[in-house]
Amino acid sequence: MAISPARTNRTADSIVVPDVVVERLPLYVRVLAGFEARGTEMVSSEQLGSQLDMTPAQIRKDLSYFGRFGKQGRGYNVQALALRLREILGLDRSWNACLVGVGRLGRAIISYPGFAPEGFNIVSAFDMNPAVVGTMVDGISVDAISEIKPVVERLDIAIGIVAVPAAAAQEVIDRLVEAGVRGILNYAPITAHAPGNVKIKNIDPVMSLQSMTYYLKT
Amino acid sequence: MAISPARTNRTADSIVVPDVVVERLPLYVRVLAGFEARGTEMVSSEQLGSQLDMTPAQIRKDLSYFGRFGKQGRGYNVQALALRLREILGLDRSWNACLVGVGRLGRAIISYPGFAPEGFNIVSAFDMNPAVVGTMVDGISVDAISEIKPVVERLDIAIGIVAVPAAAAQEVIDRLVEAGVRGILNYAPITAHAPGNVKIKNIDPVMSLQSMTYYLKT
DNA sequence: TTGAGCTTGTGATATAAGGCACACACTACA
DNA sequence: TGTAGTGTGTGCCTTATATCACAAGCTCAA
Repeated sequence: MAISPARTNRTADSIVVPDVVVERLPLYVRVLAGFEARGTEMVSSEQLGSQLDMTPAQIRKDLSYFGRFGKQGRGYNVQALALRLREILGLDRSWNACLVGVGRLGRAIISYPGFAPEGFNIVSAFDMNPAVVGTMVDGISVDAISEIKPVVERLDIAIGIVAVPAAAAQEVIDRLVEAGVRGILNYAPITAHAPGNVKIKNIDPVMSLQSMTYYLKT
Repeated sequence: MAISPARTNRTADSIVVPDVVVERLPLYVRVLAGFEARGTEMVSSEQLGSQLDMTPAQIRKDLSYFGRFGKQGRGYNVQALALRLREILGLDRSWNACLVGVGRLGRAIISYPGFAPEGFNIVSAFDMNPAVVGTMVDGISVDAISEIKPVVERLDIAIGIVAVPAAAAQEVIDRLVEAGVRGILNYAPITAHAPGNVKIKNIDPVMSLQSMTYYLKT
């Protein structure tokens, strides 16, 4: 209400993009990378859709939130679209992240080779356990939790990855937020709270399994 | 179409429960466990909602898909509701799972201590690499991929966990499906395909980060 | 017993997301 | 230059999801 009527939704300006749409963009980037690797020059929404199990219309509509990237009769230029989507997502740069919680899970995250190629660098790690603080894990030195704020500021860390036990997680998140982190990737099984300007994403395999079983019990 | 008109949606029978709702149930189970641990006997949808950052109405409506568990003026009995939800989700039993891909990620999954307490047991592991096949990892013996079918049958495995490189993932999924697995937890960064009767859940931290950055770039 | 105070369960309504279908633009080839 | 073929962008409609708001049920205390 209070907006001028007869809204023609010209692709433009400050029309808010739904979260669901943003969450699909990385999917597009990924399949486009596949086409790129195979040397394909143009793709249609039809082709993208069949790869992704979604309707061509949805892909076209999603893209239309950000501009007009296609050519009638031809489709989309693979390279150009991939490039543009990466820009839109902020993937045309690299991002520094820190890890809190250097237990089994934390170590696995540090040594996971999938982050760096996509521009996500874990540049620092923290833990409560005095036995771990001061050691090196996979080339990264582990600091005390109390060091979060200065380190986050010094290394320009925008993302905090939380891999501590559930009981400690909210406290850690609060510290990360206070330190100036703007996004949090939370592996702890809790409903995390943070101010609206901090984006939280949860990774929770157990919860995935727990909803999956609903469909498995005969 | 073809359904009798004037559908009064009495909570009952075979009204299909939306996926979104099923995916929220584990959340409810989790907070209820929290209240249970603290010895609380009754909770209102209001209280649940404030813990979970959702409206009380949504919680009540979600629950109403499965029955009438609350008492007016009192709320829900914590224990009873938790129990009932676990039954609904099929969490009142344990589930056998197998892991395919015993690399760094796979090992982390095997040794992740969060599955067993929730009734998910990884009882078997597979890998392509002949150097790994035949070894033991965290008490679980690693078999060759070709053994998937007999082992899945013998050990009554309902869930396959996929932790192989993207290039091999679809092939592995096909084998798991053929072996009779009914759900797949996929850690590989691909759009996985499986028949409709097989439930796929994806765990993809990189994709989470890639959509997160959309909100971070100033 | 009655009545005040809560809180559920759920129709009705509002909002959000998805899909259809077609005018229009571009290409290629004669 | 014309025309057949193809595939985008998007208005409009459908379906799905979320919220509102209230009658009805339960509790407790007088």
